[in-house]
Amino acid sequence: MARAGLNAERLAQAGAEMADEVGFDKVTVAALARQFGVKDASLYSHLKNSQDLRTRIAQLALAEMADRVAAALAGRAGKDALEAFANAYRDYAREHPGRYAAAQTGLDPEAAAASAGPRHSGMTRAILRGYDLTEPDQTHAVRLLGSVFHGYISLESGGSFSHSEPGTEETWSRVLDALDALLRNWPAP
Amino acid sequence: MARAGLNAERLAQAGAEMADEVGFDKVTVAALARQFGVKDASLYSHLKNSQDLRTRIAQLALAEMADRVAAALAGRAGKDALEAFANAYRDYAREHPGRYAAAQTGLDPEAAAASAGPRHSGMTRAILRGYDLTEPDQTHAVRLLGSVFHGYISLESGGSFSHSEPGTEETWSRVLDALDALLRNWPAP
DNA sequence: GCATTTACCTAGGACCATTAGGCAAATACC
DNA sequence: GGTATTTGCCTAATGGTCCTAGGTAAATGC
Repeated sequence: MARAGLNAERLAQAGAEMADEVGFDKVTVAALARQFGVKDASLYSHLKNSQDLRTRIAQLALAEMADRVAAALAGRAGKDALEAFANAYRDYAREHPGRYAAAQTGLDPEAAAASAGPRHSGMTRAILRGYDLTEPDQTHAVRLLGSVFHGYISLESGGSFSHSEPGTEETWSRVLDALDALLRNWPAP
Repeated sequence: MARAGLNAERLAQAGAEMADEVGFDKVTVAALARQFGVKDASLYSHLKNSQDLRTRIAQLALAEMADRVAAALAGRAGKDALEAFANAYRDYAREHPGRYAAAQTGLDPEAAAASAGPRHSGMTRAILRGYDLTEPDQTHAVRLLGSVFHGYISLESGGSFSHSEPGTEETWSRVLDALDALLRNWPAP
């Protein structure tokens, strides 16, 4: 019998595509096997279990996001960098909603965070070099930026902003203005 | 055969408690039936399907949160109100992680948002009365606050902040300082 | 006290996750 | 190139979840 040539990476890749098309929660070992014309049980040669699949998709998404953000950040500083950074995340989430969802929910706590987590916080810190913040305020600001972007993207994609005026593009741009102003004028304790 | 006296509200309540104890994703029609000593199929007299259960738990959580926030907000204004508002959400999420997760992910888009959604955004607007913002900046600020709080709570509970110094209490307090400063000094376009 | 409603049951189908054990294709080694 | 090993995929089977259809007994209405 001919072999399908599967391996963990191809499965994660296919799972990521499936997540974007039909939703991360619909990505199942059975569905993936079906797509490759193979029996469910066969995938367990490559995956520990279904959580392993989810974790791999999450890691793939985190790495892709980090790559995009790094590219967007190159050669920029200050507000320019802030916008590029924020837009990179937001655009990724819109283009790849399933992957983005995977990155949020698909983690066995440490494994996923350990991989690309430091890259993300490192890049957030890089942005802050354009502003005049020293520790521990820098850490506070890193956490604030992470919260705003993650929160905004998640609320926006959940439709929380779509039932009222003005449009979300305008808000997004004004939120970036506000964050820039805040970072330039970070309050003393 | 004796009847168990079930109804949709009791099921949602029990589901909410179960969510806090073992995680929202573990709340299943089967598990709930087991807890009441009843067959799975019996619950379908009270629930349309399993999504219906999740939606009801989400609505219960949203309503409880709105009640708490309303109580916390009573008689406060300005930064005092901002802190009370933010802490009410954060404390709720910590005390009821399963319910909080339900409120985020347990929505068929419109149904859940339609119910308590307006109450939440109304209260966010109430906070801003202590600051000098007019439309459309008020809406932008409502969305920013929602994003920060939701994002912070979700990252914090996911452990994103727990692997570095300083502690998250300090950051939380400094983030509230920063938001207060930002709202008092909202940048013009 | 009877008719109606309704809360629960049994039975069963569809899908998913996972394990055990087998066989044939690929690969490694001489 | 032939043999030994590994490994990719199989069948078979178990058990969990969701959900529908159709029945029966308890509660309720009159």
